[in-house]
Amino acid sequence: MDTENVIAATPLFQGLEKRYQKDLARIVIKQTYRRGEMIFAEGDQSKGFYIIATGRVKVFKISPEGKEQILHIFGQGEPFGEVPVFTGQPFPAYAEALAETSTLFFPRDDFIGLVRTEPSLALNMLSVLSMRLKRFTALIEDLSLKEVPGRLAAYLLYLSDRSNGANELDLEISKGQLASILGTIPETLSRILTKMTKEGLISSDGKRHIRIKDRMAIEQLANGEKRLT
Amino acid sequence: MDTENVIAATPLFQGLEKRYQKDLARIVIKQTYRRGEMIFAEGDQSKGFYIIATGRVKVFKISPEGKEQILHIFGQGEPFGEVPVFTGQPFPAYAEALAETSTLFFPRDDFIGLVRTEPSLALNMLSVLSMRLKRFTALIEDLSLKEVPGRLAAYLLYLSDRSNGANELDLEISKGQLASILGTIPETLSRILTKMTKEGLISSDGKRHIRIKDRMAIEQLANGEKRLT
DNA sequence: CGTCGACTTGAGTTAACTCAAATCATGTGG
DNA sequence: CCACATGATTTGAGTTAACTCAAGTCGACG
Repeated sequence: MDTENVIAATPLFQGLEKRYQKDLARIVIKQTYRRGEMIFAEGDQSKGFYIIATGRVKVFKISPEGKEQILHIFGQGEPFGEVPVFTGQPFPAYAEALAETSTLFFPRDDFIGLVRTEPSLALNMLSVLSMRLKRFTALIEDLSLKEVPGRLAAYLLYLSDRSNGANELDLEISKGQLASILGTIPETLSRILTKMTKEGLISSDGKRHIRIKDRMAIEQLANGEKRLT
Repeated sequence: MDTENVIAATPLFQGLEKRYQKDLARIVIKQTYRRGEMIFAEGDQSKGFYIIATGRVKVFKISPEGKEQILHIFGQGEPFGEVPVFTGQPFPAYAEALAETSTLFFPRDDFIGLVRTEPSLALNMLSVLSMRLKRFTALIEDLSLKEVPGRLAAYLLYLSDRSNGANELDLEISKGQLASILGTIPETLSRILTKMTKEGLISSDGKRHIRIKDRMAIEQLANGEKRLT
């Protein structure tokens, strides 16, 4: 897919006049990253933000002991690394490609100039940041107020919603990455998946496929109305 | 302080032309809340957002068992409740006045109209949301990657920074509220304060005043390079 | 078929929780 | 100004979810 088509297909740029989209296409810089490659590090100075043309990127924090907390995994058409564009401060987290990934890089000054002249772009960006705040709010709630089984249950329901209510889920990521999203470690996640299977809430092929067998119980788990025994 | 002066003194409206500030003053609705009064609840439909003229407001999540996680405490001149303005969804958290509080309420549609015509307002709002994202990122990191003593240490350093590096700190809030900010419970916080005092990192009057006695050690705690024994 | 990384399972430890009780602080009415 | 009521904080004792460390087991791929 060429640059202009990527831009046209990106939600952030919906409602933006064609000529501005063309302007954007002219200022972006294409970049590609290999699986595992670092895109930016916490503390790095920022010169702009990214949109994913193809591939996947994880944005995460890491502790001195090496435990990792994934903030979000971004896929096609999603912007990431915007925060420093508007705060003027360094990146507050790390970003790494989870697969071969190509991005469009938008230099900060050009982009801000365009925001000044295009209110719909500003409103789209406000919407993107607001959605992200909402997600983070949910993550904080999970980490602080739910136990790991509840977080996993909420995550399964989230995946199900994304594929409009399906009971057959594809995790799309490794169990290790999932543990890092849920704020736990692979051993704990593994034990909980085993328990949920034994209690008949889910079944699994042991790989990345999971079937929701008792949605009611999973919802109760996610809402803290129930616990695994 | 009258409405126009509050608006003129609010960072969000810096750089906004006088005439737009006057427009704003005309569309806002003044509201006051007593200590403990709920301003909005999670799930409520939003019609706009708030700026604090005087007083303090906590925004928080709560679990079915009643444990509370404070997302942020807002003070004079700070806007809150903006997320639903740009997502169109209900409030993702609760807001409650911590003291007698007066707010200016900005109706959504009027405000969005103004954002469309005033790029500097849009950029200011983008900056506010980005700062908030950064704070939430730090909170997620604390909850997921630090133990409670580390979170407390980070919070003390945050307070110290805010009063440009002072060693004499005023908590400004009750220990119970502080526990809720740190994602723990009052008993645990109390034990940790006792330990930190015994190890000579801080001294306290038992109330809301704390003195940093060993900043180096507190920084190490906050960075996970050290633990309480 | 062997190797490597991902995942699972087992055993032991621990930070933080719950529940209960004691103590302290503050404000009110007498 | 004192005595008590109420709420906040601290302390004690016991429990537990989730962690660490270690040892398998599984699966994909060369």
